[in-house]
Amino acid sequence: MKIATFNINGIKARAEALAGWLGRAAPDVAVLQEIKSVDEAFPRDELQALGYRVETHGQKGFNGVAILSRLPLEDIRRGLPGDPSDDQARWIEARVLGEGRPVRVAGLYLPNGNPMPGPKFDYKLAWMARLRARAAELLATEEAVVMGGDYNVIPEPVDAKKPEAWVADALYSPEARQEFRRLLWLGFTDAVRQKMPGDGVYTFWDYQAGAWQRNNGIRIDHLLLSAQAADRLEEAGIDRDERAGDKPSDHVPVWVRLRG
DNA sequence: ATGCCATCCAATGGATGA
Repeated sequence: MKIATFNINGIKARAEALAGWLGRAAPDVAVLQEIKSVDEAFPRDELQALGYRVETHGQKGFNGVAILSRLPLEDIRRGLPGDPSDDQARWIEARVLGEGRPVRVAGLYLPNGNPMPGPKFDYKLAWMARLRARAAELLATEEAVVMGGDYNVIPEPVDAKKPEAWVADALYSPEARQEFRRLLWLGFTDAVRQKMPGDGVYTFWDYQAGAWQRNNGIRIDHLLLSAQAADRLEEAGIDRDERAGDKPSDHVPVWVRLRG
């Protein structure tokens, strides 16, 4: 089962690039972030024509997440638990029924948190605490769990071309990095780091200042696997060529292939 | 780097992003 995450930075602007990538990469499941669309405006029919079931959790203008799946889905849940007053669309999850054992797939768009300090940074840390609580619940189910998405966290210096440029940024803040490590301490495996050790492994390049041409990237899109999923981890990859296409997102797809 | 570019909503600019 191939499971991918892709921050598409707007479904209206990315419909063609997304369809092209789905054709080339052929993921069984793709979680999308920053669809920047309400559910009613999401191009459901076009994606269904490509063979995908479509589940969205959108909002007007910003944020918004979705799950595309060629495999049946059940127990679909929208919104990260823990704060009924939070109306930002950043979390969706479902159980994917494959040929073998099912996989619980969650798609997340973690808050950016800038500027720091400030209310947006506080929201990021509070959201990460809620994420940790939900992650612990998912582990307790003893299902294979894959939490994929734009975490907006640069975990380690090796995950940035120029880590010194990020020291005052919420993506690289000690607090956010500690919260990310806490997810690992719960027992999750960072699939890309597991399969692609070393430097130069990035998932985002800014549109500005020739960041792509200079390979001035950062690794902020992650796939975290429970032990039951990590045991089945066959391969992980980053489709960095998508950044060089026409009208690209500033993020590229990241994926894992699980046995069974 | 002080948002250099990009997207969306709405309206001839503002908010947001990382």
